[in-house]
Amino acid sequence: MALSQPTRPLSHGDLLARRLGPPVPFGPFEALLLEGLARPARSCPAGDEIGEHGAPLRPRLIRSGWAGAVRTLQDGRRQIFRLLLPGDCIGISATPAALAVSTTLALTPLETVELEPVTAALRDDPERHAALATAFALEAARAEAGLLDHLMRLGRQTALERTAHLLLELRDRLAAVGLGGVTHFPLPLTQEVLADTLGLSTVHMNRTLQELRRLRLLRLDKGQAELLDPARLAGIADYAPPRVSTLGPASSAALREG
Amino acid sequence: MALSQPTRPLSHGDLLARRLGPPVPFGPFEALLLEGLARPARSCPAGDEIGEHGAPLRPRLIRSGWAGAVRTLQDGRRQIFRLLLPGDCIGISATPAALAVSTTLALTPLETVELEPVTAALRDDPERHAALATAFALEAARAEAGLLDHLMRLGRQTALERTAHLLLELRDRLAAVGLGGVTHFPLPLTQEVLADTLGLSTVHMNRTLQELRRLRLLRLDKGQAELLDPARLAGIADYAPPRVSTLGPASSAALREG
DNA sequence: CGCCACATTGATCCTCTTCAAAGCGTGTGG
DNA sequence: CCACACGCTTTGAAGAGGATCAATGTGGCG
Repeated sequence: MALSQPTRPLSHGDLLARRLGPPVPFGPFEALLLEGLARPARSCPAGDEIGEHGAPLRPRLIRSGWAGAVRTLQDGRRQIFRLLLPGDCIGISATPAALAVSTTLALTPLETVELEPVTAALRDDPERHAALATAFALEAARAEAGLLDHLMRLGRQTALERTAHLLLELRDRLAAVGLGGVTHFPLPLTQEVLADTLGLSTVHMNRTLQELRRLRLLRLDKGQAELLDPARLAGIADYAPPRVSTLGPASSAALREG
Repeated sequence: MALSQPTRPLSHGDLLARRLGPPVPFGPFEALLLEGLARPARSCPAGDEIGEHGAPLRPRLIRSGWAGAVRTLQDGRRQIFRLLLPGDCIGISATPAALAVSTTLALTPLETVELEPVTAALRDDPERHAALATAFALEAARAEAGLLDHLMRLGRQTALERTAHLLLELRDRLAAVGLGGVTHFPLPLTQEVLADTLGLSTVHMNRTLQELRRLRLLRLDKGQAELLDPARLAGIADYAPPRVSTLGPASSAALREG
């Protein structure tokens, strides 16, 4: 089946390349990656905060596990801004020594790899690592587009629509790094976390998932999600799959050739 | 009074400098600004779309008037992601030839200035315009922080809280370019636009504004807003004024000295 | 004067929240 | 092997916050 959740098929560098690579051809910079990323991943348990709101950013790659960018109101209400999946980067910023605008919370046991050497190289010799810089910039653009999708969900969609939309987004983002296929993917989150992502109460999150099951659109089992009718789900969610890149056709072609 | 809404006191360059400048000392790059921005502003009426979702980005400065970054669902539900005020920039991106992830809609009559020459200069000789690059990067970070604030509003705050929070944000952003003071500022938006920003129905937006008036927190008159008790409003909204910058203290100091 | 966009109001409905309790699965210690 | 605790899911009932529908007011402007 397409339920490919490889134990550890990709090296750190391969994971990053797969995640950032497609539209931009990596060459001289692969070496840099391998050099900087050969070190072992660092682990932390679920619930750990790695990087707090207001603290200096530290660039990291998520090697395995899920995290969330989160902020909490005085009275405890919590909002997750973005779910962070294997292959996602945290703390990359064009501003030197920037401060985190949200807390990063491990939602499952997490393995991360320091990207400091990579960003340092980028800072020291931007010319030489232009492709890398472009890849990171592209990634930032994708992240921003993701935030806008999320705003659309929270501002204008119903609980059912939001949930369908998020499931499709997660499917596509996971597929991009080889985790899961068109219908199956890992979903190791509690309903409380999903609720905090989608701006719902836990109770209503539960009932919304039930509704999706009742409609024969979704199956959940042991941290795995199965989309039984992705097309219908996309209809409900008004979901558009992510563009291949945020580059225009012209420059995209130019990059492929360059 | 602090109700300073100058007719046209600032040059294009001064407006930009005031908006981007504070933490980063502008020097050699002012010249560039003035060179590139001497040209007259271009006007368009309210309702015009300048830059559509999916079209190539074009860098612009809002000289006067308000715009919104917006996206619409198939069925017409609309979400405004970010209100764009005088001094705000549109279409700045680290990726060359990026595509817009949202449509920019003029909410009032609008005057804009092309920033193409500025971004071109940045692209051609990044070394020489490092301060400018930093300023734009900082600005991008601020914009992202603003998106997270907005997500918090839409995901976890009530109509009253959202409205209070947005009003305070607008006050501070306007004050940063000399429009309005601690209690007064221009607010040339219809309730429908506010509703589409805050993820509410027009009717409920109306009632929420009434509630704020009833609580003696807000007065609206002729496109001007008056906050009658900013502190209490901040309490309701759980509002934290924006940090001076997103730079850490160390690098912030370094920049001031450099 | 009459039009038009915008603001306001009333009534009703429904989505979602809240509170409280009960299932369920898994791991732990006795 | 059972008892128990703990985290997560599920269920019920009640209520609030907002949406929706349909008018009515109001002010600026040709």
